[in-house]
Amino acid sequence: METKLYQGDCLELSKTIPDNSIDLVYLDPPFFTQKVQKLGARDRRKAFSFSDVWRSLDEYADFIFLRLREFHRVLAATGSIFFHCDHNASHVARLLLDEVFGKKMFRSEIIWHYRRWSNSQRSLLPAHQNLYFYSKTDEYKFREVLQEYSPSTNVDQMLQKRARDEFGKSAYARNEDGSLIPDGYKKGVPLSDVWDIPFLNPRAKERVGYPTQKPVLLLERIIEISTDESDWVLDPFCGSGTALVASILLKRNSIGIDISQEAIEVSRKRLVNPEKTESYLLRRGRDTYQQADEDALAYLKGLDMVPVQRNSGIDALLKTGFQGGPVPIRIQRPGESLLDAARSLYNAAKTKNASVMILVATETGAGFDAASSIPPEVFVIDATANAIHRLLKELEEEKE
Amino acid sequence: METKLYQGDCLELSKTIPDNSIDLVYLDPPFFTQKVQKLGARDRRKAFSFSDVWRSLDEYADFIFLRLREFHRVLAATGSIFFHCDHNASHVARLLLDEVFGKKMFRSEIIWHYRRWSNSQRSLLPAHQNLYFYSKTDEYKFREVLQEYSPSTNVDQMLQKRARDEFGKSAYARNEDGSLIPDGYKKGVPLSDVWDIPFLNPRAKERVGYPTQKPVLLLERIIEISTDESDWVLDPFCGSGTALVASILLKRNSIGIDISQEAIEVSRKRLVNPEKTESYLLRRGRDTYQQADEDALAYLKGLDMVPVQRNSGIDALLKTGFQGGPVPIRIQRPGESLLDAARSLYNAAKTKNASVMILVATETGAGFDAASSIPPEVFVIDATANAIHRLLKELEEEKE
DNA sequence: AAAGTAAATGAATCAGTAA
DNA sequence: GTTACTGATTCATTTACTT
Repeated sequence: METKLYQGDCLELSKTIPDNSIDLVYLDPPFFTQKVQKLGARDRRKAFSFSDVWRSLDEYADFIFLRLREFHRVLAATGSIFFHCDHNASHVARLLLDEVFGKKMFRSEIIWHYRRWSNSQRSLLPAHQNLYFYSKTDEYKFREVLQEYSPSTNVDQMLQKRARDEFGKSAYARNEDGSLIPDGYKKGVPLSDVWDIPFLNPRAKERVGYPTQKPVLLLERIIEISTDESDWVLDPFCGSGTALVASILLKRNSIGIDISQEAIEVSRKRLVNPEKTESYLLRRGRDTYQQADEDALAYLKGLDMVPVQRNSGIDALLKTGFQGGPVPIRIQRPGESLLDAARSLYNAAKTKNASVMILVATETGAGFDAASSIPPEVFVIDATANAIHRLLKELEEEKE
Repeated sequence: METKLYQGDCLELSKTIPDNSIDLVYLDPPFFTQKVQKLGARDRRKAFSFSDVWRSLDEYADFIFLRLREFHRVLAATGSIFFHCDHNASHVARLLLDEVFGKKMFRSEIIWHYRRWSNSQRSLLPAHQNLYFYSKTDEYKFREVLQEYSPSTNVDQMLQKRARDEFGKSAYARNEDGSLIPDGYKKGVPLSDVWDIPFLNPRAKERVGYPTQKPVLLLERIIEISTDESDWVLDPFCGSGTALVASILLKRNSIGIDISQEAIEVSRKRLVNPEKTESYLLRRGRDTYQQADEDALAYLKGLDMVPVQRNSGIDALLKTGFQGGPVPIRIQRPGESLLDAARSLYNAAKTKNASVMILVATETGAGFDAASSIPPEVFVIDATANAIHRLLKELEEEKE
């Protein structure tokens, strides 16, 4: 396996790469932020024409266009290109790719979706970037990647064969007597074009101090669907070298180019020991954080609260707070004693400056008898069902 | 509230709309594709095709450009436009919007993400569409919508204030004694630009046989973030009228235009009873299947009861009964007064030999003040949320 | 009791935004 | 520009649970 690194302009350097020798080009050029000139007021009445816009698209388009032509040349007939950009450049990227590769070679617009911080209140929180996937010809490589079925999928859907009905519509295949024809278990659903991959966190070890660094997992997925082992990957704006790391991990050859000497040095250091951070979130999935179980929260229907996931003692916080402090809420678990629940709540909330903590009692029986040893900050509230039982019990006793 | 429907070319018809009179334009023009759209499952024999007029990109761009200028004119200074398209037209849409509204008026690229079935093996499964959100000026309306915190967010993040330490670094704010300074009120996080909304289930009631029909929830979200009540919404390619339905549900005025007589008729029928059929997925999340009309019964979580289906006064019966008679239960409905709810329960249950009837109070506010006129058989129980509010109110008063 | 593991949670950072 | 504020994530540390 080879990994080559060059410092310089990728336009010049890619000219030294032979025709049809590369299987995948991944490019993540600097984001486009320049202004595009508008048509003058006198042109307003004119019909819109692309040539006008084209002319007004400045050096950025030019810059990319020249390089795309080289990348097209070096790609093998079975090769693909993935163009990474954000909303500033996405339309420019599309136009240029259509121009150089051809409209019909468009394969997918991939949305890389992540969650991120920000206090934006006058706009939606940006939480995605775009990748355009084009192939050089119709003979492009595409390695099938399957994902798990969605949890709401019907078992029949996974098991049954399809056929066409008399109008050409797809339907479950049936025998003459109308019974369904089962099929073997299918392996999963095809990978969708929206990829939920966590943004590389500022604290991640994987970070090498390069601000635009991409997660290795994103690059691995791109390489997996479009290449085979020992194929050649080219990243002409390689930055901190994530594509090269992913290539090494997946046993692909790779060429990285960057204009910045610093980027090359960062990459070179990183390639000595190519690593992928196996963060908890990536390894185990988002669901593992979901510990505030739906079941418990259901008791709080109609309450204006925020569920709390990462704390074993607190299930939710009241949105309004109380006298400047938060109001933590806990639901008694099945089988858990009221006293245990109260202690667990108290311990989790005591450092949070809460003057009122609320415990919702869900278990009938024992009830408030243990009340004496419950900390004074903890107020016990009956769940509706419990309140009903208590009422009936009281009525019963009254009668006696 | 007004809802107007016109059949004709939106270019001509929008010329009759006064300047600055519209608050939101939502447009979902026929997708730019060579394929002819076919009618859905409802009636396969009837051919339903958008006139496949656009033979070249320029022609399509011209068509849209002329209309966008009109939409820009009719928009108020605080108004916004949402342009719905898929990957075939997204770059064209961006260029035209940049041209007509200005590059700086770009607000967001919204990704509508959905899951659906396909057997595509040579490509990624298309699972999103794009919406471009532009405003007419910088004074655009934007109504804050909040979502829940990500599961990986910890309580301290939600609760604690920040400050700068002596080196100017951000840190949690502390008192002199080292204790943390809390911040009780937290509302949630800003809405992101990737919206996970299920594709309209082919079986949903909402479906009226129009191939490109959008979920009402998608349109509701667009209308909510960009308009206030009684604002004007314009949908110049209204199709089956989803934007109009959402406008009615959210108490906005609206104008729908479509070139097809059939679309206008479909819309007109639909507007008679604008109904929102929420899919299973939306109501309860992806992993739970839930019976219909569970909304009220959710308050009774943990109670051993039988739901009552065909009785407007009684929601459930306690399985155990009380002193030989049944125990009917009713949940107070949103907006319903406690007294009304009590009467409705009493009337429904008086012939059922019940000595105890239970009314669950879900609305905060008025409370038990009307208790005097409630029949003695009816016992009012606070829903958990209500009990919590009552407790906090009492604590507040104690302190005074 | 001591040691080793797993889980809980506190601290820190930012191709974030807003005024 | 400059400064203040945000929350998703992950690292580091503490606490809790096993042997």
